[in-house]
Amino acid sequence: MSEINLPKTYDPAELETRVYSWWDDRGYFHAEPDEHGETGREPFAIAMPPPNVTGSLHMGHALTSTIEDALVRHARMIGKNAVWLPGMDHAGIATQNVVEKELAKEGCSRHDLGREAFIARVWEWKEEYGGKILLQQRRLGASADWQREAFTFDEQRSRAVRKVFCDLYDDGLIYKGERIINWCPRCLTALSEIEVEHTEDPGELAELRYPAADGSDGVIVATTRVETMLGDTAVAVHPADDRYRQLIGGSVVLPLLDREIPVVADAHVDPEFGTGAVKVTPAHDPNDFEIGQRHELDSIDIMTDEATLNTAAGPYEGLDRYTARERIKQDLDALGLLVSVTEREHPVGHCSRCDTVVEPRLSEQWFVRIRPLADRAAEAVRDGRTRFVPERNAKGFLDWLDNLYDWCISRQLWWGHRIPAWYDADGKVAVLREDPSGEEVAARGLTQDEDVLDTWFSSALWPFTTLGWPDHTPDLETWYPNSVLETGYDINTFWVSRMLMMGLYCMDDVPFRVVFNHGMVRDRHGKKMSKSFGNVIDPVEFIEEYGADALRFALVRSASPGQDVPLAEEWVEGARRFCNKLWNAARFVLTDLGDVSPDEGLPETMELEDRWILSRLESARASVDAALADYDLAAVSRALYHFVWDEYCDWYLELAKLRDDRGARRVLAVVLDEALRMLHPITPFVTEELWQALHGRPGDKASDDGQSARALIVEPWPAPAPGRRDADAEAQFEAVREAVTELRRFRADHGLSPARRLSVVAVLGAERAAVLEGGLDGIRRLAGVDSWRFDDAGSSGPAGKVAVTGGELHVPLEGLIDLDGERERISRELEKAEAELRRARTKLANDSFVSKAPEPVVRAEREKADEWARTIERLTAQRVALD
RNA sequence: GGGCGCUUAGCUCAGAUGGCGAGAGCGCUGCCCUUACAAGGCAGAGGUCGCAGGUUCGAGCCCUGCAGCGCCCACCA
Repeated sequence: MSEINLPKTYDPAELETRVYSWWDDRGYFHAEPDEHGETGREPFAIAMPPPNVTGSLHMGHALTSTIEDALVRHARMIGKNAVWLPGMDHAGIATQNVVEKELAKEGCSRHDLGREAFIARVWEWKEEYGGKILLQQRRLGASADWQREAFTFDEQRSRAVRKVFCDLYDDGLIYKGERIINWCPRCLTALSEIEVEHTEDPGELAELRYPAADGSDGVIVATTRVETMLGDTAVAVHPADDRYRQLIGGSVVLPLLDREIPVVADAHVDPEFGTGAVKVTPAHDPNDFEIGQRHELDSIDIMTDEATLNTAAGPYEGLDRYTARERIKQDLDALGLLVSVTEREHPVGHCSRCDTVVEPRLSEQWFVRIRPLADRAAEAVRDGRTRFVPERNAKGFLDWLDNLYDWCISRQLWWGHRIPAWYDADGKVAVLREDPSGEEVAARGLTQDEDVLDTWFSSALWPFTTLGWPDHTPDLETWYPNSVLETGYDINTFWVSRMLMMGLYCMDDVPFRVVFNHGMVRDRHGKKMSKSFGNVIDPVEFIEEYGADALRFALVRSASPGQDVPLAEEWVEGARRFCNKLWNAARFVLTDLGDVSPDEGLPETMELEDRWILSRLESARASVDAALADYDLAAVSRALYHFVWDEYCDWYLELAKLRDDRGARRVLAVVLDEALRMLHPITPFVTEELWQALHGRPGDKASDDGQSARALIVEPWPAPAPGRRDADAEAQFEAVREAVTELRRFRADHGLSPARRLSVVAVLGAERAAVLEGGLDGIRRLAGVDSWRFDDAGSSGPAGKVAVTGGELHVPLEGLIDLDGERERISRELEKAEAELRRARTKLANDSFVSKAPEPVVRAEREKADEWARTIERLTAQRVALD
């Protein structure tokens, strides 16, 4: 037994930090561009979805990073020039909110500081606290090219944003206009519709009577937002609605404000809904705004930025919108104009940042004319230049693209890319590629637009700005389009769509060839993790307790593409057990290895179990490659888990213990080596450590003297080896396995202790005997058999009988077993066998089965039937023998 | 209101092109500290594959309908 440099216990915490810095120091994460393809290596690039600077690692990030890291590591090992581009998002609203909260603690607001000082303060905060999440990514094992770290708000990315804004403006794809937008009265900014979350909230539908101008009954309208009636400038009915025909062109009186408003006919009104008459508030409802446009109605904004009522609301000025709602209902009721109030759930928009109910509101904002951009994006998905994994996600994405509104990109915030538009003294707008000089500003009385851009505007450029755009860099030449964009399906609309649009616009090519969607991490019962449920689990805690490898394995293990990923502590614990198993298996191999190196390759002559394990290895390798092609890391991990634990450890290792030949050691080493390679993308740390040990490297990487020129992280991926497929060895080994299992079961059924050795008389016939012959040593060891002979006459004395394919094994018993129990067991088996035989015979008696089913299927069924018949015969004989 | 997904063992999930004598992990039961690993080994119990029809020689898998759960999207006041 040789000395090995692996500690007895698997200690992920120590190992992971050490191995990570070793990789990092040696620069394995860094990739060099290859713009002219001189290296002949296929480029591979993934841009990391930039986490918010304010963020800290949650399970969603952990899943994202694990999957992307696994893809990048695999790409590296199959010889691609792989780069993973990391960075962070300045995250406009989110970050501004965080710093504003800080200020609030100090008792001041951003307005006390002023714009410039506030922004300086946010930068300070960013330098000090931001980016914690990237450190946490390292603990997870992320092999990102940190030298290329980008920030959506740094100098270079800002230049890119400026250029895109100006280009779009010059192309007529950005405009400023007055539209209904979603306004957050707490964040005090416009939001795009995508930043609004709709929930079904309890509410009410109120019916109000608007009397006619001549004092007659007028019309009854329905609304869920009573207070907006103060901004009504018309009532609309369907043009073909007979009930209201005589009112069209006339007017009604808006109660409380006594404003006379026209009744207009508009086909958008659904006569079937409610009373068929609609109040029209162009300043506070998108539909009404359109009706207003068609009929040239006034728009009356009745609210302040904080969603209290303004002077237009007359006597209600100064009230909060909900207070006003109640007050107005009371007042209308007093006038006899409140017809009814019915409780009713209805969809309400909430700010995705702070959950405040948003107010649809008429406002002057900057917009991206989305149609031309969205059409190109949709086309790229339809013609397959970018494909989705899983494919089904493309449909929803396309539906969404086909029904887009113009994108509101201006935000009334301070933290973000300021809109490069200046107004002169006359209010004339100029969008400028360079900031105007001081003289110019003074001479023309220029002032810059106060607004900043939606944070998604800059992240939309991520796949090429991370590569240096707008400069023409070798990076860009090498890695654009990116290979894969990996993200949760929840931000396909926010982010993926915009990257596609901007990529096609700026680069004239898709930003990535594949959109790979993972699911959401959920708790053990598939419930969403949320603070209010109290079921949030912190990945960093798990990393500390179980190791990053275990967390990665647990996450990936249920991460089928697009499927949600349930996670619980026991799952991670189970994954660590797997790492531990691997650790111990490697320790055993290392102690056994002597001077054998995995580089020696396979021996020329091999035993049955050698050929079997190699055949199984090849089969695992094929499954893993197939799963990787489908981005199905769950299948990858399953295949490897099963191979390592159930085949390599449980069978091959146990058999190898019997042997002291060099051949067994060489097989042991080669199989371990390849298994470690294939596991590396998922559990990088433990595999690197074990692989180094296997290749005789010093255990202490910290004191690495450079003599080790190799590292698993950049070792080649196992190549297909169809020659290792060995159906005969598999079949033969299966027989061995069956004999061992059956004998073990016999032992367990009869309560025979493992220490008790057995004698076996095998009644098998020459053919089956020959099959088992090669595995006899194994059977002896694994089933605790002392003596074994083949004898068709069977055992002479009383014996237990164990069914195996092609015959039975007799175990002389010396009268120590429970006869009744044995009879019962045989009866149970008989029943099962008889049922199976009936099933098979019915099938075979069916002419259409025999004539129509493929010949091998029919033959297999016949063989099954014969076998069950023999089993029944044997069991019957056994039962008789016991009496 | 539209679209999508899910429904298989107590729990969480696998089950290419229909051939299943339905699997895994965890949990459970029994035996075992067998010199890689008790974070382990061996053996076992546990399933009318949501329901109803249909196609087929054959359906967990395909078709139709229904039910339940979940998600995304949505300007019916």
